[in-house]
Amino acid sequence: LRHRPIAISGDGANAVVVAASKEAKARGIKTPILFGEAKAKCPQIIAVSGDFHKYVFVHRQIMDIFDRFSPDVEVFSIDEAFLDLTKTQQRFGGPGAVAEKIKKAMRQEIGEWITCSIGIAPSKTIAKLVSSLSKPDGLSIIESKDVYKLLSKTNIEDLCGIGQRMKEHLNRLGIKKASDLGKYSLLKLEDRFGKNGYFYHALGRGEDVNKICAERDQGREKSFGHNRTFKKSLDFNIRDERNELLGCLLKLAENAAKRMRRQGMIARTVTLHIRFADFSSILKSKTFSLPFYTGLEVYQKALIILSEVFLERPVRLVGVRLSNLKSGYFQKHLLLEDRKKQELTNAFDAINKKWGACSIQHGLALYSQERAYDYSTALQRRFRVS
DNA sequence: TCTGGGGTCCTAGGACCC
DNA sequence: TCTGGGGTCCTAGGACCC
Repeated sequence: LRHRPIAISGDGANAVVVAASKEAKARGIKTPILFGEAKAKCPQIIAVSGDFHKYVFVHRQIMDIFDRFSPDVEVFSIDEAFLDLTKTQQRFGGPGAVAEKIKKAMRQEIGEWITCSIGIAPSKTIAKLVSSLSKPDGLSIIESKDVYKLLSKTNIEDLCGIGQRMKEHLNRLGIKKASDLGKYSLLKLEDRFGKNGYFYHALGRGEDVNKICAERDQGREKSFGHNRTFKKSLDFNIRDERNELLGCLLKLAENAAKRMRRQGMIARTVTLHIRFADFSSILKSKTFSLPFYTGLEVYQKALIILSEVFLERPVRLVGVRLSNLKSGYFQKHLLLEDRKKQELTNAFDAINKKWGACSIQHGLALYSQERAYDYSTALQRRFRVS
């Protein structure tokens, strides 16, 4: 696929291209875009589906390399991190030398194909800004004395933390450049935007509100959720479509609960997300006094919420999220019922781990459209059947 | 200007407690 | 039954990030 126009995307009509190779970008494919539109612009485009497990694998490789250059690494996303070089830069020969060493290590240990953009600055805010300016595979270093000049050339929407809505709000106040934001009255910003006013003010001055925070010091996950957009919106009043929706909901609940259990956590709050065909959406949550951790429990609680939603319009997306988390899945339960439930759940997890995802599942989940796919991949993984 | 899926944080109002 | 002042938790929704 190298040197060809490829898109990370599904191949359905509603699929979204979330990333594109530089050959595709050269033909005018700007993400995000509908795959259909991309195809119209560039008929040779090849859709490739994302492989999240592989991304996580490479993510770990990259973070392992970062750890060698600083004890303070803040993971920002699957492919980004902030490194505090204050303590270690001298040992490696200064910031520029660190950057070159990181790039070299990545090429040698991960592959020649990988590129990385590095920004070095007195703050996270500015480092993030300049690293995005030097894409791909760039390196820029900004010193304190040059920060103001950079901010006066930077549009506010290029700062990490200012989206479309905030851009409009700030523009209405006459704020267009980052330096305008930094010079604006802090009192007025706080009055208008509450707690965030302080954050925006710092942003406009190229300063950080929080220092670099290593992963070990960061809290645990705050929520686990999944959602699914259907190829075609589903009508709750038609039996087959209702079953598909419910089967999908169960599957999402099972997956979210499974991820939560893997972290040894239990939840008290379920949030149900319904998006209708007209794109309007409802988020409804409920908090329960007793925590829970099985997919079936999550599903049943989601159904309680669902029963309070008026489902007259076709449903485009359904989602479920678990929050209000606590550690505690591995604690010993005193009640026999609880112990049995935990043993059953453990057995499910063990079977699915050994034989592949969805080797064992609740009957209702078979209504979900992905059944065929899951079933065949589970078999293939185990028996190499085509 | 309508496109997915994974998240985080903040706000405002209501219910409830002493 | 009404009044004040301090607080917590829950819910719905918005804005933002990759």
